[in-house]
Amino acid sequence: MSAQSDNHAVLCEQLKACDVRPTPQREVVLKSILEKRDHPTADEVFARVKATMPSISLATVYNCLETLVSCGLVRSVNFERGPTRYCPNLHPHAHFHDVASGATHDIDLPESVLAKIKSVLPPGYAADSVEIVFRGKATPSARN
Amino acid sequence: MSAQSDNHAVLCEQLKACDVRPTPQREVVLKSILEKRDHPTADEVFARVKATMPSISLATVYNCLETLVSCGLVRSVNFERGPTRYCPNLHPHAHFHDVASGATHDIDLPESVLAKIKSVLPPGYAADSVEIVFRGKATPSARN
DNA sequence: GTAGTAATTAGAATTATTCTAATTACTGAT
DNA sequence: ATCAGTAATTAGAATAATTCTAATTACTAC
Repeated sequence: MSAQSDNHAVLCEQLKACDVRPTPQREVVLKSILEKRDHPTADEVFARVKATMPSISLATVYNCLETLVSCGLVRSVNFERGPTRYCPNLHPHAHFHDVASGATHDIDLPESVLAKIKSVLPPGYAADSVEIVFRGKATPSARN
Repeated sequence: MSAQSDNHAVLCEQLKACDVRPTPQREVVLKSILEKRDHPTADEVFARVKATMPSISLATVYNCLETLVSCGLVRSVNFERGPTRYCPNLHPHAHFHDVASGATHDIDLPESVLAKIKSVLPPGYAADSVEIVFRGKATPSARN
């Protein structure tokens, strides 16, 4: 339990800083994502969160996730048509989707590469975001 | 109607070259994608194809699209959790998703940029494919 | 021409997500 | 503190895209 994710006051501050009312549900959903550095689906978040808040509903989990994504505290990622996954890593990064294990790895994106990627856009195209997804196989030693 | 997409024999050859039986349904589905250089959904392909083959079923359209994608004659693209779209452009390219209009534009990817992108992968990561999706707004003049 | 396999089909089933309408919990003004 | 108004939560129904199922039809090779 890092001070970052386990502390009630810190989570509240993060939410308030985004102009979001710090409800217990939002806190516990945010905490469940920040504390594990993986890429859970809404269902997985629901399962985790029920451990500490058994009364929470799936609809609320969806609502909280949507709120957290739109205020920028978590990111969402999609692989093909699979269920949306949620990502605590806010630094610019790509995703590597291991088809063998189903696991998702964050791949750091240096500023220079990001700049090179954006340079492919012809004039008239204004991008708010870029999503880069690799698909392939990672050796077991390549852990994240 | 280009010779590429409108010719029965050419379509057959493309399918046979992939070890896929050239059925009338597969031909007409492939043709409907090749002839328009856009990014239709399965439903849109279904609608187009019914014009020339009213008896075709949606399940068959899905089956044909799956076959065509897995033999590499068309590509599939996804934007968030939206319906899968199909793309006739087989050259390496990124996609620009215009949030205002919903339109999708192909963005050519020079080999040098592709190489730079792949260079971010640490050892142990073997990527079969990379998907690059920009989200933003394109000026009306930026036509594809 | 027939047996065996592959493709197509209609409709049911599934999955992830969103919507609806009701309840509960806050907030700010008094 | 009290109350009105708004925001958040909830359970369950509804939706959308896709996949599955089981039956039929069409090929292919002998």
